[in-house]
Amino acid sequence: MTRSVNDKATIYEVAQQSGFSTATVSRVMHDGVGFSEATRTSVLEAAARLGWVPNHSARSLARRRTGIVGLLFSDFADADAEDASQSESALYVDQVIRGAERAATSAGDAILIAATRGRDGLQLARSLVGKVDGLVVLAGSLARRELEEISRRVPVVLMATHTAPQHLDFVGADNRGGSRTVTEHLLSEHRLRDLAFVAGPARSPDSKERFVGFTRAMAAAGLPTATKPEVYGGFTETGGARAVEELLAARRTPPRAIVFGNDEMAIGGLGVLRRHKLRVPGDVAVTGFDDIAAGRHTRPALTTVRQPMRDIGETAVRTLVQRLADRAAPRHTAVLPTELVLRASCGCSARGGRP
Amino acid sequence: MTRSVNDKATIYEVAQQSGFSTATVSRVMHDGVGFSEATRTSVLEAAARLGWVPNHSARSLARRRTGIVGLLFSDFADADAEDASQSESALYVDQVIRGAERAATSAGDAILIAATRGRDGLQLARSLVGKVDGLVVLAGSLARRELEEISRRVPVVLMATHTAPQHLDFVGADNRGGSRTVTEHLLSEHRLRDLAFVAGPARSPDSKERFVGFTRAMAAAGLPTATKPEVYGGFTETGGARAVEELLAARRTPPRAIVFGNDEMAIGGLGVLRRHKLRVPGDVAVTGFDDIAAGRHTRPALTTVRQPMRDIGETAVRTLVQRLADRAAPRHTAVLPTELVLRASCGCSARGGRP
DNA sequence: CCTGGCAACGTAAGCGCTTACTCAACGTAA
DNA sequence: TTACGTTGAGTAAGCGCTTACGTTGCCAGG
Repeated sequence: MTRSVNDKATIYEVAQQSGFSTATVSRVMHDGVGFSEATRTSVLEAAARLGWVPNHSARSLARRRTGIVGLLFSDFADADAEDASQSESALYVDQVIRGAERAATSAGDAILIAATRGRDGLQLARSLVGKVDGLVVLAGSLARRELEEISRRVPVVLMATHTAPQHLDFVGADNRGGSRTVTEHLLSEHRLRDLAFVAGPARSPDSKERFVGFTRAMAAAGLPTATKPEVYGGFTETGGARAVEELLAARRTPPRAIVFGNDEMAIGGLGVLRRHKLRVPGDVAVTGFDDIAAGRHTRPALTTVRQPMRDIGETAVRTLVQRLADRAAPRHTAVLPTELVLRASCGCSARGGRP
Repeated sequence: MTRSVNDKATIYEVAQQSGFSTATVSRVMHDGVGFSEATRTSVLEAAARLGWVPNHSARSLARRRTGIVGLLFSDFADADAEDASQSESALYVDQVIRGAERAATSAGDAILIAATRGRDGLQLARSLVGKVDGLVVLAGSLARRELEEISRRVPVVLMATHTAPQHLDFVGADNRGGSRTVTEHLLSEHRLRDLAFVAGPARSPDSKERFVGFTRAMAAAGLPTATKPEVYGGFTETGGARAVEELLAARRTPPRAIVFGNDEMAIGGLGVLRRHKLRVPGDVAVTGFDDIAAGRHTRPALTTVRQPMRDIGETAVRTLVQRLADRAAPRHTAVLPTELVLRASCGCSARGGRP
């Protein structure tokens, strides 16, 4: 078989040039056993001389394994206006992507990413299924029944949500614990009693978990708690602002502290409090959740709870890799710890040390 | 050929079930010509019944095209300390990733991402080469000679740097123009004369370009300019702070405005100015570059220049897709316009409208 | 009635690897 | 000496698609 110089070399050329069979070439390239040192050298030299890079498709086909994992998420930014590309909520996913990339690369796999936008989720997921060995799916990017279909074809690990088919591997953050911790901090370190909670979307599992953490801390301190959040802010800045307005309108005196379901709402709330001439943390202490970058630059800087999104991404991919290695293993779930980040808005010293 | 239920269906089963040949099945799935409507329906039904998803590796092998493009970048965050995962510089890449993902998905391709960390760049790139049809490489992730090798095997488009092999497609932002525009704004709208420039790393092409834009604007206004930046801040927050200290130490009166090479340095500088009791923008106007999220929350909010990183990512992938379609086409380069973002730090009204 | 053209398929040869099976040669133990 | 295990390789059958060629049947034109 002759080839023009432009064609990429194949294992056959390498075999011929080195004087061995394709089987030996293949073994040298991967296994590392079943041949002598001299053979290895000779094969490697031939490969280098020809500039041969094994064709991944052929390899995958023969091995029935692609060495690629997929990450499916939803691109919120696109749903919004143009400049929403700067939206903070985006950061969330970006960290996950980074973590996933890292874990995949270090496992010797490559990672494919794809964002669902609106209605094409299933379509997209289907097209991925053929390309990857397994899929990490971020909460919200696929409906439950779509998940069922996809997970029947390929191993799936769910990320950041509990509302999922019970049989799938899962990785998430300890929303409840984080929320409880920050509430306890307000309660015991700062001796505050009259606390309010601003929830995210009513149906968000994360928001629910955070509310539960809040109520648990309150109850443990012997304080009365409602069964439902007082106000909802939809996890957005403007929603947070609106929620605080409602809160202030509904009470004769403002609460001594507001635990926000996330940072964006807290930032929105901060503006409203300022407009109402309420000092933070003097009159009202404020905490957020997520530790987005902007929270470090607000005045006062925002006390918050950091979710290890990057770790979550990493852990998710690692979990997937393990699953790929042993499809029969028991379901694996990981709830990663969150971290309390103390800054000024709760009443701690401005430069963020522990109190 | 019998198969257990667990095995994934192949085109052969679909062919058999539908009563047609594999060629027809293949045609129905992709081409859309050369068969009747009844045939299509029957094939599609069989495929659905079997839950068949075409094996991507086999397809790629036969077509000699993977339908996957790669994005190679360097993960700065990992080079730093642990908590650098929150580093602003990261955002840069994230936007690019998003844009690239979007363009790839909309072109019907999938996108593979990989981050070089330290020395393994070439290794990683090589492993990608076999998996993708083409590669988008972000500035700094590969050395020049590594680029040469890789681009010999697979089409490459360079992103965000000019210091590249001249024959490769290129996509970047108009650093020079953006810098010139923001300088001109200071000059003509705010009537400031005594401007200083804080550069990034001395060897950064971006920093150089921005300095050139600055000097061009100065020269056009008939003001004296140095051939080299007065001070360097390495594109970091602490570097920016240090640079401002130097600047103030070197002059008897502070400049009326400081044009920072990027936002991070500007944010660092803001702190130093405050410590020196200098009002921004009253005493010293300040501008940045990049429009990172944090810049919106500083006090005063930071006037800056937005780089369309997302567009750059999108354009890069689109360029690659075109290149793939026509390898002989002339080299394509795109320099995307930057956008002046006016906020309070330059002296414009606090709520960021045009002056 | 014959011929040519076209639409609608079918045949089967790859695509470039991996790997189960073989096999030869060479000890080594009995 | 014989039987047998090891080591270092080669053979060739896939892996599941795509697609260049054929083939068949049908219809219009001559």
